[in-house]
Amino acid sequence: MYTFILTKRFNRLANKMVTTEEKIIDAARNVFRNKGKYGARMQEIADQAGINKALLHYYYRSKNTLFDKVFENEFKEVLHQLLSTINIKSDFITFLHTFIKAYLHNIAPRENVIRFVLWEADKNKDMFIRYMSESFQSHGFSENPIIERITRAIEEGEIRSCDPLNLVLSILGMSIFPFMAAPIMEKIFPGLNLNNSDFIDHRAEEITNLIWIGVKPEE
Amino acid sequence: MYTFILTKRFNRLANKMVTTEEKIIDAARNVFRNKGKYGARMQEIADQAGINKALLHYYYRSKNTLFDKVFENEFKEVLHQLLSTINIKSDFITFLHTFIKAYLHNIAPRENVIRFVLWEADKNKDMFIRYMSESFQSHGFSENPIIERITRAIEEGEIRSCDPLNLVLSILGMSIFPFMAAPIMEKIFPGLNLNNSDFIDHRAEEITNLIWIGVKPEE
DNA sequence: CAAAATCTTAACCATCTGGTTAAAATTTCT
DNA sequence: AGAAATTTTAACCAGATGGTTAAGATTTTG
Repeated sequence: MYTFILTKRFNRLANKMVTTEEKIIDAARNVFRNKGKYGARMQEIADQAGINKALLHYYYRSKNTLFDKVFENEFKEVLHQLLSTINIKSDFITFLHTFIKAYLHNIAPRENVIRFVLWEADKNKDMFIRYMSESFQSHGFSENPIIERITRAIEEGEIRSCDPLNLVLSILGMSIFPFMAAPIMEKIFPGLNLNNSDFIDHRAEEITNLIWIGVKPEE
Repeated sequence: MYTFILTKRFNRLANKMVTTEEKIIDAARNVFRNKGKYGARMQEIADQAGINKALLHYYYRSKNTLFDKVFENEFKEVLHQLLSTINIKSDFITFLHTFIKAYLHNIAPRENVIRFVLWEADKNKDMFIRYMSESFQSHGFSENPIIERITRAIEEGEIRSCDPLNLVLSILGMSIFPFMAAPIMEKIFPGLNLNNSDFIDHRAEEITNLIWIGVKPEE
């Protein structure tokens, strides 16, 4: 009879166990998402991480530092998902379609994250501004890439002349809002299931169509 | 030299003073909006109302009851604004335009209310469901009036065939999202001023146009 | 004027919560 | 094996916060 004693390092490599730090961040993420900064309780985070409060503070000095870490992760993750699906090189309708579809599939299962970020970003303005420019930098974008892409599309006659800013706001609104407001939307519109993969695909088509009909060059 | 002693009743009629209850609700509304239920402090509410904590509890037994009252007000107010601008009788494009314009002007200056309602609604599901059906009832709507109006427009050939639900989600998304996410949007898009009345008008036109181009019957 | 309602003051309490401490147990590293 | 790092236990603390109390002042009302 052998007793296997697996070291942490081995466990991490074998992907069989996560470090305590990761367990804490995961738990904290979950609690903060659903309760917000003030609603969250350190004890609940410790419980969900399967550790005790002392160890929690052993790793993260205070609720503030823990929250800041989580918020930074969440915010950058959301923005990263948005930025990384942007492929400026494809033609406009492909760019539009892939962007919207990827974005919907990213957002839909994480509606509460979006709500959380939106809610807390307003209350931690300094942070989110810093995180934002860091994200843009790490993606190599100097200005706003979507605005840029639209502007170019207009110049090159791919789409007809329009206000790029309003167009972006429309795209984002149609893509993000229904999912972010899922709890309300699904009550207002019974039968609506925003997390259904088929619906998401369908909605991506609808958005792309509506935008395309609105901006395609006159024939 | 006369001393005017104005009774409360007179003051209310003369609209020169508000009752303590109103002062409390106003203060509570403001604090809850910006801090959320858990971030809000009873002392801050009392301070903003210009009274002391004892009197606060004299009127509203607990933070919970006060919050519930405020949340009910806010939620119903938001929904009321949405429902009351719906004029089903006008032709579709007029219906669309007036609805969007009125809605934008209602929402824009109160972006934090929308964020608050969206955030807290998810955390108080039972309440918001009840408040919602009460609102719909008090407006005499049995089903969703916008969906109904769109369905009729399709049937009567005012617009071409489309999925009413997706259309509504698009309208709401384009109208609400940019303003609700104002703090983020205005950072992502420097120069954007979502509270500017001209911009709001302009955006209402853009939304109406985009929708109309997308759904107008083929010629 | 007298009763009733409204409001203030200020001290007070119980509980929750973030955070600490210290000693011991366990695991990992070298 | 022994040093270093990690984790547990459990008690503990200080401050914040929601909420109370009671006595008195003021205003309103009948």
